[in-house]
Formats: sequence, C-alpha cells, structure tokens
Amino acid sequence: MFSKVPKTPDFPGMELGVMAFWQDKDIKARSMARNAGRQKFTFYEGPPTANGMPHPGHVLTRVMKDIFLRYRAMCGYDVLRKAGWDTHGLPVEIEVEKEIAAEMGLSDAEREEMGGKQLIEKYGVAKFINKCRESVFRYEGEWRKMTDRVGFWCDMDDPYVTCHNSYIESVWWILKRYWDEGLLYKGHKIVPHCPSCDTALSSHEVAQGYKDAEDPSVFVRCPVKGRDNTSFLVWTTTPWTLISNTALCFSPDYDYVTVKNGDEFLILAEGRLAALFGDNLPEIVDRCKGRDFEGMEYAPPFSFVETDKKAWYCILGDFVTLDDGTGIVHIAPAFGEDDYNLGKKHDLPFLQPVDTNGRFTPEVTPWAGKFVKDADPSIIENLRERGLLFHSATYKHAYPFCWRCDSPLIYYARSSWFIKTTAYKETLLKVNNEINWVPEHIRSGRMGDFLENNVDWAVSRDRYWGTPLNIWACEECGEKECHDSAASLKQRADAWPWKDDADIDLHKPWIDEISFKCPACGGIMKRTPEVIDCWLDSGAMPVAQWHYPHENKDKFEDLFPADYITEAIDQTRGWFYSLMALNSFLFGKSPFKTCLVLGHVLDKDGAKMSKSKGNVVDPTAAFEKYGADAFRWYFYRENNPWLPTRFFEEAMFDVQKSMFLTLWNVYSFFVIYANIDGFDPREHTAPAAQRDPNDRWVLSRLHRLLGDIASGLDSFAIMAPARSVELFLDDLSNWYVRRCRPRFWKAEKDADKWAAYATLYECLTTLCRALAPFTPFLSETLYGNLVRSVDPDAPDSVHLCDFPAADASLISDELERAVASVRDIANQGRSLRSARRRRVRQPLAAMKLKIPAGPARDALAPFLPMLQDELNVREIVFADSFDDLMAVTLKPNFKTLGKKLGKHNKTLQDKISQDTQAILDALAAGGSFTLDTPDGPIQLAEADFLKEFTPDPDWAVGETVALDLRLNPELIKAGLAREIVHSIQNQRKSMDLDYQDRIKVEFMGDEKIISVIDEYELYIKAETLCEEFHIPQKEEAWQKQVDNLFRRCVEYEFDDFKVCINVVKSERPE
RNA sequence: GGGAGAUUAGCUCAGCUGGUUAGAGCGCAUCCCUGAUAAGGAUGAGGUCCGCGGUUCGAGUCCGCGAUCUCCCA
Repeated sequence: MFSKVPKTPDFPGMELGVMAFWQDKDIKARSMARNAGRQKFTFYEGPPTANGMPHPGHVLTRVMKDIFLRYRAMCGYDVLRKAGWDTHGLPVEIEVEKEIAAEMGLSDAEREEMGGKQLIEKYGVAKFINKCRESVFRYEGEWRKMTDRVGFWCDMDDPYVTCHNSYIESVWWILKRYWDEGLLYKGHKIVPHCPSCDTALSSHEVAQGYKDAEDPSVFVRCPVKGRDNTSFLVWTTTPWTLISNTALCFSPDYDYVTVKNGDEFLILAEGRLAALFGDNLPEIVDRCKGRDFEGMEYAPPFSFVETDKKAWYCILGDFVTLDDGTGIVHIAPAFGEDDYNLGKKHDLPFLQPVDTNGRFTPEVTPWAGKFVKDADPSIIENLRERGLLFHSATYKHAYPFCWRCDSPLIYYARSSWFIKTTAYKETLLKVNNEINWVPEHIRSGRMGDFLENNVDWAVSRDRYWGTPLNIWACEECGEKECHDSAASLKQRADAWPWKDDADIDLHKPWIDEISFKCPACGGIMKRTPEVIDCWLDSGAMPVAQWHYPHENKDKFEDLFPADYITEAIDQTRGWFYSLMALNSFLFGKSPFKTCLVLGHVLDKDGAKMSKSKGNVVDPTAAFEKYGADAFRWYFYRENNPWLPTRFFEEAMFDVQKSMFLTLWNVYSFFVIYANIDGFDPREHTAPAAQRDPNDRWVLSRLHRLLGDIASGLDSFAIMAPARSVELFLDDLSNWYVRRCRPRFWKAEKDADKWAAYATLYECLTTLCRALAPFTPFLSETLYGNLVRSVDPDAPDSVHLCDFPAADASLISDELERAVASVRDIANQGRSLRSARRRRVRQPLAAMKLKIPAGPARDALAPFLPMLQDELNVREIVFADSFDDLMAVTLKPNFKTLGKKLGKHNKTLQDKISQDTQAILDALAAGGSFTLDTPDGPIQLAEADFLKEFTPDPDWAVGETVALDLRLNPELIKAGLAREIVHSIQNQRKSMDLDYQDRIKVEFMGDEKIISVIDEYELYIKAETLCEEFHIPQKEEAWQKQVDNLFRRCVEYEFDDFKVCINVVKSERPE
C-alpha cells in the first residue's frame, strides 16, 4: 500500500519534511560520497559576501548552480561542492565605519567631517580589523538558511574563506609569481579622488554621487609657435588643470580650419564652427586634417611648473569628438585617464602641482594652498588679463560628488601597484576563445571587447581590510623583496609579533610590524602599506581554496580547471575576469570550461531590485507560500537564464497550478486506485511490447523526454528541457490518464489493467528521478512514497539514484505521430461538434477520416475504438478525400513556389483567381500544371498548391475529420439515454456518494422518455451502479409521491422531453 | 559619452539556418464537460513582431539608422 496522498498538497510543509529527512539520513554527504574516485565534474563556487541579506538574485544563482551539480552527480560524476566566502573589501569597511562612529558617539556630521581614514586611525586599526572580521559573517546564518531552504547542496561546513591565513598565503604566492616575472610594478592610476576625505573612491561609490553641476566653460587661446597672431582654440571645463597642461590633442581625420577673427587667426575643428560662431561665420583662410598639426609647438597658458621633458606640442588621439569644445583637447596627464595614457605614450612631463587635499602646491604662486575649484574664477580672470581668454561661460553637466561628504571629486593620479596583464593579452584572448560561454555572445561581446581594450590591473588599495600586499621595501635604497608565506617572513623578520603559530594574523596592522634588514645597504625594509583589490582574492580561489602550492597539490591538480561556473553578468569584469586574468598567467589556460552568465532578477515592473528603491522582494515569503521547488521551476522554465527575469510572488501561482498541481493530480489519482486494486509494481512487469498502444505511446513520450532533458542539460540548456517536461506532463495527464481512466476502474483485474498501472507507475517513478535536479523536494516525496515504500533495496533518496537513461528502443516516431493525429482528430471532432451544436452526448452515425491509405492509416487502427468513444460516433470510415463533401479553392504554396517562380508569383495568383478549375483539372489529370509566363512555361506540382474547402451542410467538415450531422430516432433515443445517465451521475455527485455506492432510481416522465428508459435499462444501470428502477405507471400517483415523499426529485428537460429523476442510496451493505 | 543585451497579444514569454494565415501559458468573453472536479475541453476577441530605410520573389528573422529599457564601463 502506498501512503494516502493529501488531496490539497502543502508543498512548503512537505519540503520542510524532506529537509528533515535529508538531515536525518545524511543524504547530502552520501550524495557527495557516492561517486568518490570516479570521473570528476568540477564546480567552483563564486564566493558571496555574507555581510548583507540574500535576495532573489542570490536564489537564482544558487538554483542554477544546483541543477547541474545534482544532474552530474546522478550521472555518476564525482562532484565536490565546496562553499566559499568573500570577506575583504571596501563595502565591509564602510559598514564597520558606521558602527564605530556610533560607538564613539559621533554624529553623522562629525563622521563626515572626519573622513573614514582618520576615523579608523583614531579608533585603532587593530580593533577595526577585528570588527571587520566579525561583520563579514553577520548574515552567515541567513545565507545558510536560504541555501538549505532552496535546496542548494554545498558544503558550508568546510568553505574557503578569503581572509584566512592559508588563503592569504596562496594569494601571496600568486603575487610573488608576478613579481618574479617582473609583472608587478608600481605606477600611476587616475582615480576619482575625494580631496576632503583624502581617499580614492571605487567606481560604484562614484556612480552613487552624480549630480547636476555648473562648471565654467572656457575657450582659451594657445599661440602657435612660429606663426604670427595665430592661436589654437582650446576648450575646458576645468580651468585649474590648464596650469598642468603639457600638450594639445587633435583627431587625425577631422578637418580643421584657420579662420580670421578680427585681426587674429584661430585654429579649430570645422565641425565646431557653427556652434561657436553661430550665423556670423568667420572667413576660412586655410583647411587641413588634424594629423597635419602633429608636432607643432605652442605657448602654454601657464608656466609655473618646471618640466624635465619636452612639452607643449600637438599630438593625435582618437577620443576627440565634435560634440562639444573646439575639436582640440587640452592634455594634463595627472588629471585625466585619456590624458595620462597619452602622456605615457608620448613621454610627456607629468605635472601635478596639486596635493591630495586638492590644493595647489607652493610653486603655483598666485593660488598656492587654494582648493583648485575655488581658484577657477581667478584663473579665468588671469587668462583674460593676458589676452588668452576667447570666451567664458558656464556649463551644466552631471559631475560626481563624494557620497560621504558631498565634495566635488577630482580625477587625480595616485601611485598604485599594477599587474601587467597587457603583457599576456594574447593568452587572455586565446583563453577566452576556448571558454564555452553561455550565451555565446559574451565571448566576442562583453568579455571580448573588454579584453581587447585590456589595461594593466591596478591591484592595490590604500585601505585596511584586505590581503596585505606582500612586498617589503628598503627605506634607504629602495631594494624590494616579495614573500609568499608566514614561514619565509619569520626567517627574515627582525622581530616576530606572534608567540604561537595559531596566533598568526597576516592582516594589518600586525603584518606591518614585521621589518628586516636590507641585504643591499643594511637599511630597514618595511612593508609597502597597501592592501590588494579583493577581486584578486576571488580570482585566486582555484589555488587559494586549497592553500596551493603550500599544500594540497594533488587536490588542486585534480580540480583544475572547473567544468562549470555560473554567476550574474556583472561578474564579467569581476570574478570571471579575475579568474581568467590570474589563472591564464599561472597555468596558461582557463580556470573554467563552461560559464553560464546569468541575467539579473528584476522586480514586477522590470526595475532592478535595490535597497534604495525599496523594491527588494524577500524570498522567504515565496518559500513559505509556494515552496522552493516552485521558486526553482519558475526560474528554470520562465525564460533563458541569461536574460533578465522579473520576479514577484504571484508569478509562482501560475507555475504551481500548471506544473505542480497537474503532477500532484496524476500522482494522487495513481495512489488512490493503485491502493483500491492492491497494485504491486514488482508483480506486474509485462514488457512494453505486450502492452496497450496507449501505454507504448506514453512510454515513448517519456523516453523521448529523458533524451531531451539529458541532451539539454549536457549542453547547459535549462529552459528547453523544463518546457519539454511541462509538455510531457500535459500529455500524461490530459491524454494518457484521461483516456485510460476506464482501464483503472474497471472491475476485472486483467492484464490490461495491470499494464495500465505498471505504465503509469513507470512514468511517475522515472519522471521523479528525471526531475530531481530541477525540483529536488517534490521528487523526493514522490520517490519516497512510490519507490521506497515498495522496494526496501532501492536507494534511500532519489538523489542517490542514477539519472534515468532514455531507452531508444521504446521511442517510436510512428506511434507518436499516430497519437498526435488521434488527438488532432479528437480536437477537430470536438470543435466541429461545438460549431454545429451537436453535444458530445448525442451519438452521431458516422465520422469520415481523410487519411491516405498506408502506414499512417494503419497506425490509427488500434485507436479507432477510443476515438469512437471520445467523439461518440457509431462508425468511422476512412476517405481519400472530402472532395465529395465540399467545394475546393486553391492558394499558392510559397514555400515551394518561391524558388521556382521568383517574380512570377503574381502571374500565378492572377491565374488562380481567374481560373481555379483549370488548375484543379490539370492536377487531377496529370499531377502537374503548366503556368505560362513571359519568360516561358513553368511546371508546377500538386505540392505547390494549398487547398481550401467549403463543406456540405449535412456534414461538419474539417481538415481531416468530417462528421455526419444527420440524426434519426434511434440516435436521438441513445442520446437521451446518455442524458439520463448524466443526470443520475450529477445527482450521485451532489449526494456525495462514494464511487462504489449502489443506488435505486425512480423516474417520472412522459411515455417517450419512459420507453427510452425501458430500452436502455441495462446500459443505464451499468453506468450508474444502479440496482433497481422504479417507474410508477400513473402520472398522478407519481406526482403525489413526489410531493409527499421524494422531495429530492429533480426535473430535467431534454429538447422537448421532460423527466423527473430521483436517486436513492441502496441500503444493502457492500 | 562608449560597449553589450533586450523590445513579439492586456500580462509573462517561445519563435532553429529567411517561407503559406506569427505561437504558448495566464487573463477576458461565449459555450461544452461534470467519475481528474479548487480540474478538463472547444471557440472567440486581442498583434503596426519598437520605428524608419535597405537586401530579397518573400523579412518577426539578415543589413543600416534611430527610439526606449536593463547591465557594464567612462
């Protein structure tokens, strides 16, 4: 006996039960152990940060990870599911800054005034670091809960953690590899910088702080050397950077003109003339290309700063636009990224007369100590006085401000450590080409573009909570050393801060205490103060999760590269890149073979979920209401995973109804009847070949589905397999079960009945195994009740089973085509009946099927009785055509005609509209028709035409089905009998009788109806489990009884017949 | 400002290498069914396939130029 199945399933409650079962039986660990030592399917977990609550996007990532891990595990692969945590970085520091400010009793204003760094120094770096370390795991509990709840199996008891010493040592090893190859160097990077906080801002911080601002917009003359009275006209919105100008940049291909403005000559791009001069266009005296100016010299607007190299000449750049300005861009290498790159390319002097607080240095005598933006008006005035100012105005644009203190940011060159990724750009491109990106366009699109424009990776941060940069430099002579382990440091260190190895903490500030003697000059070597970009941490995980190469060499080698990783698309330049950048340098190949790039999860209106908008949906509610399987299935079936997906609670209602309730109904149906009949799956295992064609059909569909799922998941496709499952489920429920119902509840326990049970059982048990990677909870429930309950030798869990293999011998195209055709016929029949108002209970004399003689017709033979029943027709005959039932019109078949006819399409259409019959005759006679065209005759075949029909009024004619609508008295009587059965069944139902209860029926009606009841007595009794009819002869007497005794009597009206029916439950027990 | 992706029915989304009348689910309307019943079936309304050009006998699909949304980067 199978356990009784609740009629209204509580999916969330059921899932909690499954989780307890997994826990109890240790299924997760056993699943991981099951394939130990077999071929590996390697997965790398992209580490989340646990200092924020998980949201639906994280659920998406986790379910997309889980499905392939479960699938591969069931396919026999050894799958390691190691969790990981990303722990370092600025967001953590900012979180903690807020806390310590509160702890120190500072108001928001005071905190802003102070700026992050001062605050941390005052609070104490050691205390601060310890707080960061705690903060990182604040939400770990929530993450574990969500991970378990959604069914993502991953080993969270043994995760890698980026702030552990062992992890840091591996990162150090990587940095040392770069160092040894000379690819780790110190340079400058232009960063958005807050002069008030004295710190660089990361890009996402900058993005938070854009505001509309008014800035000066000035056009300045730069006199051309060697030409009298001639100037380049230059535009800028940051006059303070003019003091650091070293070059002018032109677009090589634009046209530049020299124009006469009063008695002077100005040079600018021709495309900007109208914008600058409006209608008063000046006279053009010369025109040439930008490239013609290359190398020409000019007088700089200012010369406060000494230069050590050649400056103030014209260079070329392709970033110059004609959108604003003059087409001539002023270059100050210390204050802009393009400027900086050009400066390096052309070896321009690097002038930076501004300190990190944004104030001019003493050499800029008029404005020394003044904040640069405040100096702008005075600088403009100075230019005007010297006759260099052509025009001055203000300019409104979006400008970044510090999110913390609201100061305008300046772009500023800071020293930074770089990894020279450009040195192995070719390897990166090669590696990118070898990766199976899903979707493919990432390779040449987002990632490819990014790699093509690769610049060296600025890996250092002037912050606290991060992996310390492992370089020690001599204060005297600049000699440097790179160390990759605590052990190697201990050997060199003058003093060692820790007594016990267990106390070692490689973070700031303790690591900074370590110094040693310089081998070159005997000076003191101290650590360079920076920490490294936490993206480097995450990219290091293939090695660092194993503390490689310091230990676990074998583990690393076994598990590199990963077969599969997946994260959201924003990781293209994040984790995906950092993995590729580090590992293609270290090992010359990609650290992952397949990468599924996920779209973001949006809210109901398609907006990104964000804390500030307050539209983040808490996934917990959905888990509680619909369960994790519904959540998972929604993501799998809704659209392709790389597209943005809208998520909202109601969306899962639909999923639940169409998928889960359908499956549940089939399951519940099976269990109810299998228990009634005492079906034991072990006793009934007739080979498929001996079963009913419907059985063979549904098994064919099942095994085709298995093949589709496997080939889909093998190629990392999810949506198509998920939708195939839904189609199969519809076939199973709305055709197989519906059509085979009588086989399950008939009285005889014959081979046919057992075959039906065996077939449905196989479908359900196979499906639940195939669904295990998708819906692990529901699968487990079905498996427990259907398999475990009858077979004590079966594995404890569906997740310890093999993925069901498709048996090609059970797949029959022919059978599937036949049933598709049967269903099509049934649909057509129902549709025709509905259109011509012949209810299905009214039997019809005949149906014609237009199926050509041959295999297609033969294949239908076994299904004819079913069709007769389904459509309630007495006789089915085959026909070669319905021509006798209808008039025919023709349409051209463009699919075949296109190539044959080309532009003569119209000629044919004209011919059809003029003389269809001639074409029909020709086709009927010789199977072909010759069309005359101006370019000669073209021969057309039968297949080049499509036929349309107008039917005979006595017949309802469809594509392949024609129903004879004519009724005779006998058919009408049979129809009435069915109406009566139907009425009795309704009463049974409204009386809430059990399926097996017997009844007595009393009738009252006119003679015609009574004669029908007499004639069909046996049929009616059999259909309704009725034991006895009672038909009073006299109307009056019966009427009295109705009034006095049988108050439940119900009156029915069929066309012009009337009958009263009363159903009474038979008292006889059993 | 640059790049990537998207835009198909009221809503959520399919639509492979160009091919007849562009599909599904939900929702809506009408009808049927009532032994799967908190289901099921039929029919219908609802489309400028974002817009404009181009290639082609033929474009939702290919090409170009725009618009809007999302993401990444400035």
